Order: sequence, then C-alpha cells, then structure tokens
Amino acid sequence: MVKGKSTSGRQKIPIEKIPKKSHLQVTFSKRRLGLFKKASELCTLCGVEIGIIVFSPAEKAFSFGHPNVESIIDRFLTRNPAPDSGAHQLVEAHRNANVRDLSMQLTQLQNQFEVEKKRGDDLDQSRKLRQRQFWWESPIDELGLQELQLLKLSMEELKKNVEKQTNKILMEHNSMSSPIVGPNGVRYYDVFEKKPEIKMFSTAPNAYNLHFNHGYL
Amino acid sequence: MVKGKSTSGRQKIPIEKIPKKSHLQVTFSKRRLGLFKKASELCTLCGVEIGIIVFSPAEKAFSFGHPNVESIIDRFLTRNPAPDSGAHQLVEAHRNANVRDLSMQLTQLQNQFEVEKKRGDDLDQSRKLRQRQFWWESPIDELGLQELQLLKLSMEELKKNVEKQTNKILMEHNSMSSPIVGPNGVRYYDVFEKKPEIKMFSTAPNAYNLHFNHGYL
DNA sequence: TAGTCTATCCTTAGCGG
DNA sequence: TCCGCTAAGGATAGACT
Repeated sequence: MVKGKSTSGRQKIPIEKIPKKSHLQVTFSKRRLGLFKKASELCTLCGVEIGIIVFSPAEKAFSFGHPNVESIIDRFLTRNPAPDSGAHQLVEAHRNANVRDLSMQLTQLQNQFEVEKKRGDDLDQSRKLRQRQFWWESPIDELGLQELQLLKLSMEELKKNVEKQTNKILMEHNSMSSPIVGPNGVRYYDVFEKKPEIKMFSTAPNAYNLHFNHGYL
Repeated sequence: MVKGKSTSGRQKIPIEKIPKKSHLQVTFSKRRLGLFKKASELCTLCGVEIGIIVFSPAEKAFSFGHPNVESIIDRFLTRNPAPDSGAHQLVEAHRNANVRDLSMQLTQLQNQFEVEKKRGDDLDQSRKLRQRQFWWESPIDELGLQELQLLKLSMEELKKNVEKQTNKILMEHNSMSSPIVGPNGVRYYDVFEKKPEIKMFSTAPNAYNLHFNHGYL
C-alpha cells in the first residue's frame, strides 16, 4: 500500500453498549485481553493475588487468576462468611482442594508453555536477524552489483588470508618430525594440540565490515 | 505553575515487583482503580458480567462486580445462572462438569505444550546441524589444513564466479540507457525488474559439495 | 492517604489482509 | 476469525500539594 494515511487510527467511542454485534465481539476480545494483561501486571508489580471472572455475551466464562481463580474465590468466600451451613463448607473445601490441584497444574503448565513459546520465538527471530545480517549468504543471483563487487573484494581478501594461513600451517608441519597423517589413523590436525594463537584475520584490512560468524574475516 | 519542564512525566518501569514499599502502595492504588475502571467500561460496552477480587499486599480484599461479585462467583462455580435453591444434584452435576472442563483444558494445553516444545527443540537442532554443516564458517584459526586447502580452492572458484557475474551485470548495464543510479535516488539494482534467470553458480564445477545457504556456490 | 499535574508510555478503534 | 498496522485517546510514573 502507498504511504499516505493508510489506516485510520483510533477514534473516540462513547462508553455505552456497542450496538453492532461484530464490533462488540472484537472489542470484547481486545479489551478482555487488555484487562487480563493489566491484572497480570498488577500481580507482578505489587505481588498481590487477583481473580477475574468474565461472562461473555455468549454466556461463555473467561477467567484470570493468580495464582488461580479457585483459590482466590475460596479465600474471598472464607473471609466473607456466606449464608451456608458449616458442615457444607467443609465438603466444599474438600472439593475445592481437588479443583485447586487441577488449576494449579493448569497454571504451572501455562507458565511452562509461555517459556517454551518464547524460546521458540526467540530462536525464530535470531534466525531471521541472521538472514538480514548475513546478506551475502543469499543466492548469488539475487545480489545486486554493488553487493557483488563488495563480495568480490572481500573474497580476494579472504583468499589471501587463507593462503597465508595454509602456508603457515604447512611451514609448522615441515619443521616437525611427525607425519601429517599418523599410522594409527590420527587425523592431520589432531597434532595441533595447541591451536595457533594469532587471530590473523581479525585485523585484516579492507574487511568492509563483513564478518564470518564470529567477527573474523 | 510555570511552563518549563515543571514535572517529570511518565517514565517506563519494568514489570517486576516494585521494591520500594511507598511506591508499591501508590502504584497499587492507582492501578487497582484503573483496572476496575477498565472492567466497568467492558461491562458497559459489551453488556457482560464481570467479577474481580484483589487481595492487597496488606491482605485486604477489594472487589468489583457487575451486577455483584457474589452472583458472579456463584455462576462461575455452578456454571448455572439459577440460584441453587433445592436442586443440589444439579449443582453437583455442573460442578463435575466444571472439573471435566478443567481437565480438558489441561489436556489440551499439555498437547500444545508438547507441540511448542518440539518446535523449539527442532529449531535448536537445525541450528546445531547448520553449525556442523557449514564448518567453514567457523573461526579460521580453528580450521585444519585439509579444510583450509579445500576452502582456498572453493574461494578461488567462487571468486571467479563472482567476477563473471559482476562482468555480466556490468555488460548488461552498458547496453542500457538508464544510469546505474537514477536521478530520483533509484538504487542501482532497482533497474533490474527481471533478475537474471541463469543460476550460474548452481552448476559450477569443483563445488566440493560446499554450498551457500541455498545450494549455490 | 489521596488528589493534581504533565510528559510519556500504552491501549485500542478502525482498516486491511 | 485472527493477525498486523497506524495514530488518536487513555493510563500512569514521578513530583508536588
């Protein structure tokens, strides 16, 4: 879409029953989530316990509770002695215990779920970030001229460095008595118990801010 | 009061427990009222029934309810708008239904959880796989001799290909009338409405099974 | 403890996909 | 239905009263 004034932005609405069903449904969803979010923030900020119950226009029950709705209700009813027989309350309490158990499992699982979801999202995002950052890994025919030229220069630089490194390793080998591939199947690079310590490539000139994985080029 | 920067305006605060008691108290009051106001608006806008219970840090209970908290709680516990006058068995049945609901929610969430966890694990694994597969992206001083030689050959190949591609694009440009950078700030490669269709690098000889991201080298 | 003010930050109405 | 976007309107942290 073109830049200019694409969408309309928020308008003021009077606080009265929304006549249009579809609007009402959307507003209900959004504001219910907003309400629960505010409640959750209040929980975290002030370390308090909150329970919310909402009956939707379609008589469906939504609830929010920290740590869980049942226990809040339980506590509230206990503090406000309801018109109930004492014996009945005992039974009630017992039953609530079961429900509490379930609710607690639920809440706990919800938390784990959030954590896992976030992990997945983070990984996804870092993958996307990586794709943007390492533009030169795109299929070559999708790169532009400027990018190709940059890549070419960087390649030349890198090639020189690789040659240097190769020669260096070869020279080190020539001054050693052990063979490149040992008789026991020892691979040639197993003989480097100490890796060369000079990070030759980290200070390469004309690096053009490209970097291989860890900041080297 | 004078115009110039009299008071400080809202600052962002992290959503975590407020350490300072006095701040916490103020925030609790303000946000509790804000929460109740939001709830009231939701009631009016959508014509729904809401009950909220908040236990303050000082264990004091605050509640909001439309039409009133007790009826909401009752309805929630029984999932039945009718007051439990005599039909205790009915209430019982509804309560059991409530538990069943919870169990179902739990099961459902457990399934979702499994799915999300798997997604996370998969992403993680593919990242690790990628690190093994693209060994040549490791810091250069960690590569062995054979690997370096391989890399060098591949680099020479790649460099040649990049040169070819660059020249091709340059030649295409020279045979066109439009300038590389247009007067309106059109970037040089915007003039390619059709990307070159030949995937020159996908059939490059001596590719040594290396590939850039999508199988090209 | 509660109310006011202001500069920000956050929420969400209206659209579009 | 649910997602995202944009910008107007609303909520609120901090300071003061």
